[in-house]
Amino acid sequence: MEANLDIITRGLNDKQKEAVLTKNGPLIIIAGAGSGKTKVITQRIAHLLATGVNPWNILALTFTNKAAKELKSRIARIVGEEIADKVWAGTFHSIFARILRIEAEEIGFTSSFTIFDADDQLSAITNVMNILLIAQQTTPPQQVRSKISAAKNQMIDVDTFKQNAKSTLDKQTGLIFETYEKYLKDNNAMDFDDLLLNTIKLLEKSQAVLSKYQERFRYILVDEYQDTNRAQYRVVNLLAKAHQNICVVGDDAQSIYKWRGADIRNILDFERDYPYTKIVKLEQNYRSTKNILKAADSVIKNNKNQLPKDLWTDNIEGEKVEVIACADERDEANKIISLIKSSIVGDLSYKDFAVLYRTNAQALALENALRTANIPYVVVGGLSFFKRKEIKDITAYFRLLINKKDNEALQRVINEPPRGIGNTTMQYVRDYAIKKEISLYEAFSEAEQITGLQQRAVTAIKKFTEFVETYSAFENVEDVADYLSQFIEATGLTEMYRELGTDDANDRWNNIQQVISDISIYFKTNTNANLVEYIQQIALMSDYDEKNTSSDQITIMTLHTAKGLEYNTVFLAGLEHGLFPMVRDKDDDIEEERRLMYVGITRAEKKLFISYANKRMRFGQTELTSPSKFLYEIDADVLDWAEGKRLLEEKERRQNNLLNGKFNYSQGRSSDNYSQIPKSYGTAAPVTAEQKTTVFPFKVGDRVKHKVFGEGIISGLKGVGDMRQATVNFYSVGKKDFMLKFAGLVKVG
DNA sequence: GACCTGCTGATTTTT
DNA sequence: TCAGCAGGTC
Repeated sequence: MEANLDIITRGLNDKQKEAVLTKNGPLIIIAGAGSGKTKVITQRIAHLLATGVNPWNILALTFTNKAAKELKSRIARIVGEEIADKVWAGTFHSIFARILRIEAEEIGFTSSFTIFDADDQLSAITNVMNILLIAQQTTPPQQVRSKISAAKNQMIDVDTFKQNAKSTLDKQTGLIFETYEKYLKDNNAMDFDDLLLNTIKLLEKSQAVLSKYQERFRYILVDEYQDTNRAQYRVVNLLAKAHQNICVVGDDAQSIYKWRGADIRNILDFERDYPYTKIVKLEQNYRSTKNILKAADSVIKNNKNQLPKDLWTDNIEGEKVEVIACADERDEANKIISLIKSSIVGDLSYKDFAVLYRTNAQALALENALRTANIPYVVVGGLSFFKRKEIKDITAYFRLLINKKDNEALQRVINEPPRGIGNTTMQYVRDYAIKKEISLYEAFSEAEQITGLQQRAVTAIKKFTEFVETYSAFENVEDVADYLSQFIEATGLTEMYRELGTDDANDRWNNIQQVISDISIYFKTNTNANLVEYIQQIALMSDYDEKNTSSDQITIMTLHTAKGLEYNTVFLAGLEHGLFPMVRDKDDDIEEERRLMYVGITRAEKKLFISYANKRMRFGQTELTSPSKFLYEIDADVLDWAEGKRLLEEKERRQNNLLNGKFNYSQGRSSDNYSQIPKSYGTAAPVTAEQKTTVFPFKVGDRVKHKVFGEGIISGLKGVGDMRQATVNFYSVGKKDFMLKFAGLVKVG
């Protein structure tokens, strides 16, 4: 035992040790970025096991599949596969789905209930709206969906929602909400939020069930606690109440999911909920250089709402943060690539680099450039494999096999491939099913009695139900994987794509083949696996996780996806006002954007680059952009000298402009630097800043002076107005390109 | 019922 | 820009 403990705490600092060795009672670990959080969690579980806690009495909840997988494999490395397998470690959604399958009958579902993802949810809501005759134009289903989801996250039930509804939209949403809930039950389905809500209902309804799980989960651990919502908070509270052995780990500075219902109160109120809470702060950062940490700190300190903490590191000072100014997104991508190429020295290789961005749309330009440059890369996240149309079709077929009440699945596949059961037919069936309060599939069996149906349609329906029935007897099948692959073939989907033969169809066909092989692997590696579990796994999985972690490639992904990861060299791309921080409307939370920036900066170990473009394609149009305010928040000391200084000047200029109440670009000169479009062009429309055309008084051959680079000669000019750029050949440093509006060049001689 | 076409709105972020 | 869909035609 002694030896064991020694191994468990070896290499940990005092704070980490304290967190690991605190076995009983409520514990909150405030874990700064790069402070060895995952290690502490893993060692803590290892310690529980080493001191006699049964693995099945431990519940470890994570936020993402990736985190869960990582945790499981780390535990396995210490205590072995067999014991690790018995620990309940997984995402909130997967763990509670597992419990709900076991206890489904208690709350009026069957154990083969379907999980609706966001897409299913949306189409279910659209269906409900059609039934209620609510127009999509005045009541956008998308908005209804997010309102319902937000309500569920906050545990606001239908009745309360309806009572609080003031606006027309909210009142409509209330009606839809009510019918949607009934619709879910009729479909034997739960949406993502229900996996939590129904668990809460289950635990609150039956003391026996509650006690059962309280006894099972004597030790509870929650990772990324700052990102939990009220429903998650509630379910954890219920489970932990009896034994109070609850440990939550989080960092308020990295809370980036408020938009999804994450409630910072959960972390702030923890001490109030558990009066004898022990607090451990992990403040030593092992990941980043001093400069990177300083950059992160200088940004996050602009946030008012945060817990006091002092992140520090023993690591070297390191290189400064380099800012890269780019003309547009293509230039940005190319500059990033050439910087990566020139950075690969010593034992660095592609896998040590990551490019992070705010929106998935930014991946496109990067991907194109990387492909052209022949650099191996992987996009994490983005358009999920399981959200592709053909994959959703396949899984909808599976869903129908295990849950005939799943109307969403049925409607999705009924005419895919076309089998002569179109919208007119389905409308008759829907009307009939609603009237008789039965599922669509049940209505199919009474097809002859449905008024309006053509004989041809009735025949097609019979053929379809026969097909489904043939494959519904999967219970006693020996080789499920083989069985399913036959089933997929029998749906006619693969045949359809084969015959189409277009590039797009070939891709889709390939994707389906990938599912078939995935199924085969799944059933080979999970001996007790069944179809229900497999489908649930898909429903809760955003993508195939970490397919090629071993191969040497650059990783590109969104900032949200990057949370918890670290790379030697990190590029933060698209640091432009409006894009990052993203500002859409007044409700947007700048502090959350800043936390996201903080997360981004702290992903870097040794070197951080930050880039912005002066113009960028958005919505198919080129927009002029300006550097993000976050750039100006970074301590100028840690920014690369030339760029840092330039940014500082720019900032001063802006402040002066604000003071003077005007916006002039070249210092020392004012309105004579630009002329306006002649007023006669428009009638009464006011001239906005964007419409002004700036004319800079430079020509090729002019001698100019730059604050940083000194004197030089303009060797080229291009672009018009604000986009006008100059190439200047400096006596000191050679050729440099500038946007004139930022460069602050002054004519000399 | 299948196919074509022109329009619209989407770009946060995820279980 | 471009995918997805409503609405119209065959």
